[in-house]
Amino acid sequence: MPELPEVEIQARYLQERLPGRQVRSVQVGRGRIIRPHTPADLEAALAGRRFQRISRRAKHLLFELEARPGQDPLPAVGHLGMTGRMYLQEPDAPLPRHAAVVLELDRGRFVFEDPRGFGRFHLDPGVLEGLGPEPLSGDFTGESLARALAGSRQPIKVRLLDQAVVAGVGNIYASEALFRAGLSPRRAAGRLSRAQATRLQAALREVLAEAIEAGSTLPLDFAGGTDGLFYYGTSPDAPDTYEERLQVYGRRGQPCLRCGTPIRQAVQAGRSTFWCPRCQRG
DNA sequence: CACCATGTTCCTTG
DNA sequence: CCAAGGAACATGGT
Repeated sequence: MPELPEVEIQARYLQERLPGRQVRSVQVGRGRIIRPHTPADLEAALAGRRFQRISRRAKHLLFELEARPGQDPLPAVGHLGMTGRMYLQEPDAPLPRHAAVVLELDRGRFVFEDPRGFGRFHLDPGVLEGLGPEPLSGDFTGESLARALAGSRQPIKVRLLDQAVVAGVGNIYASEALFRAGLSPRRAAGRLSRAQATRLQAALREVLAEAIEAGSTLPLDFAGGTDGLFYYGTSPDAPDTYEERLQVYGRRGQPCLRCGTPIRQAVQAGRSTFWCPRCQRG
């Protein structure tokens, strides 16, 4: 599962390779990924168009496709779900087992691989409505976060997963940001002080920005490996693996890297939360 | 075999 | 109205 940083790395990878390339045909290996479209729909809409800019909004990938004579430019939207990945292949390369959507291009192909099939690839930018501010933009401030949390009695960890509060935060970075801010994941969201909301806002921004930074220094290997966090494989130049960068996520029972207290794990809203009971008493 | 998993949506229950 | 819990989607790793 890609969260915001992984999707950002994915968007940069595609932006460097896809613009200018033309779609020849569309193959769909798993129908539900392209709902509500049919393979024929999708091909009719895409065939003959060239990709323009690829960008990211929250955990969505946005693909701009050039206008045709008499038609507007077309926005396509992708979501990686838990296990999706997108990459370009040479014309004669073998397709992966779980090729959900394949776009044959003027040269080579675009592959959306997704073993679990929770991802999406469709033509409805309406899914972007209602998203909260981008956490790395100027729209995301202590004030805007405090406003989004006001009145809520939900645990702050659960609240952070609501994409209307902050767009792009997922289960890993929610725990990481709360650790950095020294806040208990169980704290009622609406009861954070203004100073705590500001601290959490800064922590979210830092945690996400650092993850993008770390990911952008690693070699990309989308076609290899099977882990959903594929872009964070080890490499000679990157002794720092994904797990090693995380302070609390996945570290139940292991000593807090700041104070040595064993990290705790609990389930909130059906998702695992990790925290240090000593460092996060706020 | 059992249990876990980066996401999201829907349904039921209190 | 709100919150919480569970299930669903489907596959793979440990």
